[in-house]
Amino acid sequence: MRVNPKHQKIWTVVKNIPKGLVSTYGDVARCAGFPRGARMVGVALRAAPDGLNVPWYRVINAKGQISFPTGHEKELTQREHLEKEGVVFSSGIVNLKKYAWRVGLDRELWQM
DNA sequence: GCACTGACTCCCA
DNA sequence: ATGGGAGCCAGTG
Repeated sequence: MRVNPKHQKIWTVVKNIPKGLVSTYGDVARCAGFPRGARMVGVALRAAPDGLNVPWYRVINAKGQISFPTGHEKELTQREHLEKEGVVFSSGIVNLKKYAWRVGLDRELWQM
């Protein structure tokens, strides 16, 4: 299947998350035009090649936590990246009130 | 083509 | 506030 157009759309949205902020799977899915595609975002990010420079680590779940078991290699990498960009973890949890990326989720900025 | 699984979320006890 | 269960959408066997 090579590359899914839906995945590319999601990657585009993720690439637009500003440095130092984070977003959730649900929000990214909404922005990409998939109101109930939270899980698809996970699939898309997993399939994202490194060459695309997709900041997948800026995407966390709705609870403000990393969707990997604590101590897992991926989880560590993700936390590293975020902390380096200024995102503060409190007991493994990010304060979404402060760091969640907000754009007009009503308007479809990414419709192409 | 059916059934299971998962980098999710929402609702309710 | 926390935990368990159902709903959703794609990918994989």
